[in-house]
Amino acid sequence: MSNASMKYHEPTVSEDEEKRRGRPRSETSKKSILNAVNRLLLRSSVKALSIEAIAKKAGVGKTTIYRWWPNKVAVVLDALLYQLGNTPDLPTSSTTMQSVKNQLERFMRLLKGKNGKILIEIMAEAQSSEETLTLFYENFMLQHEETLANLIEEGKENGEFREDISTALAVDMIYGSIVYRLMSGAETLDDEFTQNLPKEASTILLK
Amino acid sequence: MSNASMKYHEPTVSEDEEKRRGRPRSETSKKSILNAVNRLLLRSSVKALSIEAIAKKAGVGKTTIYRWWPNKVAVVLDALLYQLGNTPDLPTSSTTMQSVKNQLERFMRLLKGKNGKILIEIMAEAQSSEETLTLFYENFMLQHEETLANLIEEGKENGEFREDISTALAVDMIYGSIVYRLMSGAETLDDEFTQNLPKEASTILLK
Amino acid sequence: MSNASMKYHEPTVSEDEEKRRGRPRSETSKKSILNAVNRLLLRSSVKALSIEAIAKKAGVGKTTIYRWWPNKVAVVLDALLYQLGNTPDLPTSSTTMQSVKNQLERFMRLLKGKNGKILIEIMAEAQSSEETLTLFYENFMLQHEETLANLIEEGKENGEFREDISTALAVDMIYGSIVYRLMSGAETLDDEFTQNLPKEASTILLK
Amino acid sequence: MSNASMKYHEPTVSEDEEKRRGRPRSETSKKSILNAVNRLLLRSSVKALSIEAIAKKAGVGKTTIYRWWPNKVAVVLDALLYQLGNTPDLPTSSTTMQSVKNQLERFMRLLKGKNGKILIEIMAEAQSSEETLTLFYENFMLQHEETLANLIEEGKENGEFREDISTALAVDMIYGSIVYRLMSGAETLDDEFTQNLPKEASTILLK
DNA sequence: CTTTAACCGAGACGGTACGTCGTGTCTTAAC
DNA sequence: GTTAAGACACGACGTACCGTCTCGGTTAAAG
Repeated sequence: MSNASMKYHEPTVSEDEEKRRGRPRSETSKKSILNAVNRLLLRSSVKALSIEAIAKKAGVGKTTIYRWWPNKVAVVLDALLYQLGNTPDLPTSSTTMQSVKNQLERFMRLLKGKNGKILIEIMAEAQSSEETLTLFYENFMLQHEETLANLIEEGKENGEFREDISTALAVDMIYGSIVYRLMSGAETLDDEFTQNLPKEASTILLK
Repeated sequence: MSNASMKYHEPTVSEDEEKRRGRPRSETSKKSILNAVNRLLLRSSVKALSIEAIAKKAGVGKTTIYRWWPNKVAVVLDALLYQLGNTPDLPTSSTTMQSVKNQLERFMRLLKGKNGKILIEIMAEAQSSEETLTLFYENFMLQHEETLANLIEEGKENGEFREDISTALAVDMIYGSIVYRLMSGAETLDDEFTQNLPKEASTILLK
Repeated sequence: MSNASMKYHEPTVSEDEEKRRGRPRSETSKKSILNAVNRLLLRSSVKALSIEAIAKKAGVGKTTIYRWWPNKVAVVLDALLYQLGNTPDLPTSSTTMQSVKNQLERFMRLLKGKNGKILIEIMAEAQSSEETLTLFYENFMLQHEETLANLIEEGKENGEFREDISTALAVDMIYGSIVYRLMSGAETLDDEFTQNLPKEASTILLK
Repeated sequence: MSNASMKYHEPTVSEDEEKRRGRPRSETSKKSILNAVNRLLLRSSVKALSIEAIAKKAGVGKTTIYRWWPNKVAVVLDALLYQLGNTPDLPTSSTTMQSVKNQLERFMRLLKGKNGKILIEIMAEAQSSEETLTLFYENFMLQHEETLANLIEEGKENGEFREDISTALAVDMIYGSIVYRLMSGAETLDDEFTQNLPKEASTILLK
């Protein structure tokens, strides 16, 4: 795994420092919870999903869910990441621009179909509190932003990209256009969009 | 009024065709509802806001709210538009690019401060159903999108703008960057963003 | 009309003394209200019946109902009396005991079928306030009680009945047994009951 | 306990057959609900009583009430029985007639004061549906009816009572007169009634 | 091999809000 | 000046979930 890390269901690494006493956390329960969420999301919106429904579907006590995740957004985000699975790191390309395009295509492929919708619903739900918003960013969006930002900085340094552009703004425009398009009611990203965005990214970035 | 039209609280114009029977809708109630929402939003998120709380604050029955608006998003959106009030149409500028910049600045000024946060929360809440999403778009976002899209088309036709760019994508990138920035947890649009976006818009659009 | 008098729907007789100004009270409305109630009661309990439903079914404003009757019990009671219609006074019989039996049979015949159920529901609804209880008694039950009480007193005086019995208690036992039976869930008064009650009344009353 | 059994607040005895899982029912909540009802009934009619008011007064969630009782009638009936408490079985008397009189006095003492009014209001409320009516009968009225009916049968068998009378009708006349008197608006059963009824019962029953 | 600690399922708990229904009052235009 | 239509403030309904709690019952490491 690389970009799509999973904070909650691959929990704190540092639990080996002292062997925990008592019954260990049940890996089976975790998986059945995440699977339940994914199955329920096929027929339900994130908003309509309830912790109680998840618990019932997973055959698990509500307490077990609350013990591992602070709220619905956190579970659903983890379930999405769990379903997306490990995405290999991208190979470095000949030009930085090509790397950027690869990164964009990879991101958009991630959100093809139902997943894009779910991601956007998670992002929307996350708006309700500072805490969940941070959770969403640190566990998902930030890594994509950083990867792209690093590439842009790299391109600026090696003279491939214009230097008079704000890296942050470029990132906002690129990811923003994807998010905004999905939020506008588009069921999914159509081919026209998928092809045009990388082209337009060139216009912004290249000298 | 131009852009910020208000669907619900300036109701159907065509009510003159048949004189309405029964007690007419109370304008006082409408206003106290919208005012209540705006007052409550000073201390509460849209998510945390409840129809019951609005009714209580406004000194109004819940039924009265449900009679006029289908759901919370609709009331809150109307309350925002009511608070924003009438925004005059922009004067035409010397160049189309200048018109675009004016439009952007006007939009961003609209969302300065608390309003941006509220708008984004409305947009987030609207994601939960197709119906509310449509409501949000048709009553707010669409008019801004169309204004910008028309300007871009105009620029393409008069030779000021590049023709190899998708108008839709350009709109997505510009409004998307604003929305995305606000959704990232930024309390408000800072000066750097406000100044950089129009510049970058030029890069995308101009030949 | 004799026993089953109708207080509300045969209103003030003296409306002819001065020509009333404005639109006259609509006799049609009264009748359509009472008919609506009777039609609705075929498929609904008194409890489930609402003033709003009556108004709608009758094609009448709620205000009209409230102007004529103080509450639901009053309308329904009137509707029942209206449906029962005029019951002729009974002919005097050879013996007082026979008169009592005639009176009982007449009362029980009145309550055969759906009407008994409705009467009992009205009586039940009337329990909720002193006001409606009085209304029910004065407009329905009292006259039956008085008729019976007078007969018993007559029987005592002419030496036919025992004198050591409380007239009030006898009335309570006789009408009470009917009411109580109907309140126990019996759909209607069965033949056994209808035949046994007069016989038992004899036992109580005769020397 | 004998006659005044309590279905709901002395729940199923046979819960030992399978050890109950989950958090056990809170006895405290039960009691505070029943107490709340009794306190509220001092100042309110059964009709005017609302589940919401009970929940608030008892410091309990509405769900807790709905979990244990199907409707208002059921709670109020239980509260009445709870307040009446355990009534010892009556000692057998020398004659069956004396047993009947004891039973009647015991029943009428039960309904002295506010309790009679409440009982009648419950009975009235119960009329609104078959379900609540059954509830009322099976949890209260039936046991009194059966006790009396058994005594009457006993009296018939041992030659003390007349055999040409319908037991069911006798029961209806006796309990009916009490219920009917209370329904007529009498605040309570006065001494005259309380003394006359057993005497008249003798007339009906004895040879 | 018993204790102890943390987990688990089940599900009851006090709450909040939902969207609906009915109440009795009011305010219009129509007749 | 009454009527129908219907909007109004209000209060309660019964339901759905929330996040917390309290049970009996595992499951392991520590004593």
